[in-house]
Amino acid sequence: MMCEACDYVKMLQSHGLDPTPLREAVLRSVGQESRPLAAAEIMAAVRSRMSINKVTLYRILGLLVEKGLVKRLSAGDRAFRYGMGETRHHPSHPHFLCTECGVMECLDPELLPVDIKKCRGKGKRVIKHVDVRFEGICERCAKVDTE
Amino acid sequence: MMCEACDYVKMLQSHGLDPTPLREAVLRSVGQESRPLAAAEIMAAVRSRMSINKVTLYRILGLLVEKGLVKRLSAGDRAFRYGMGETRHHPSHPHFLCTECGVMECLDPELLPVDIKKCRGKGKRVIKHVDVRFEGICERCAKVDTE
DNA sequence: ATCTACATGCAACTAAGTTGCAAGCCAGAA
DNA sequence: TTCTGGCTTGCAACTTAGTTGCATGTAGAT
Repeated sequence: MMCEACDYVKMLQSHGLDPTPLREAVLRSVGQESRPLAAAEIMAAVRSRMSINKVTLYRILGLLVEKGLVKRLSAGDRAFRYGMGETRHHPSHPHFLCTECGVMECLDPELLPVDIKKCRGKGKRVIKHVDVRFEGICERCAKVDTE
Repeated sequence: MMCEACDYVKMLQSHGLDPTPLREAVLRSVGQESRPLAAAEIMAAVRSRMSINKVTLYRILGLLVEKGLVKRLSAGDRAFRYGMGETRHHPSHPHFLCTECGVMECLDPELLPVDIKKCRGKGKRVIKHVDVRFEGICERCAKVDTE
């Protein structure tokens, strides 16, 4: 979820994380995008401005996820996507995965059709959250296909 | 989805697949379970009765998925789960993943809260299907935790 | 000056799945 | 019968995404 208003340094500090250049760059890369990114995409984004090691990236992502600043999404393929965590400004929302090009997009939170409360309490299992993923062909791929 | 009524040999044949012993065993292993299985679980199930190679298993699973007999589900971790494909008797349904033990369970189709038709036509992307996954702690793990 | 904690990097490893190629088998053609 | 082509299976090597172990660097505390 794009967010120019976010102060990444403050976000890191308020979660007890030293705002190192790499952490800030990783969080910024995720925050500036309008869609969740795969680790490889984040790495490319960070590397366009500074040097970062694969392991460091994964460790930073792990930290950010642990603190809730970033959310790790399963994409239906074997690579996770990383998007901004939920806040007032970024409410929980479903995602769309293009099965042709693998790009994941965020959908309107209004589209999230699940009343999680209705689902809790059925049986004794504890439901923590729901993950709704639509799959199909994205606009770009659909256009290319019909050309 | 458990199904004692299914005739696995006929299912294979009606989809143009030679009903070899291994294919039948794989399909049966998936069909007899009440929850989607990871490839490693299917392999263990098949191997309890006959010998099968990893590659052969994945190839058979690939075939079954291609024919729609089996559905490949993303579990939120990096391993796919395989469950029976949708039919009249096995309608589309949401799943539950225990983040503690990794077991995936099938939920009541009634719980699938998405009206896929409402979502089509928004924008120009093509939506093929929805994947709804609840995450939390399963009954077994919840019980162990409170002991 | 040294000690400790944390941040980062490099190399090696892991898990899940895939690819390439060879061997076995069976049906139909010659 | 033998030969052929096509399918099914197996083995080894590879790939991708991510993880672990260990070494180095750097900053602040003692």
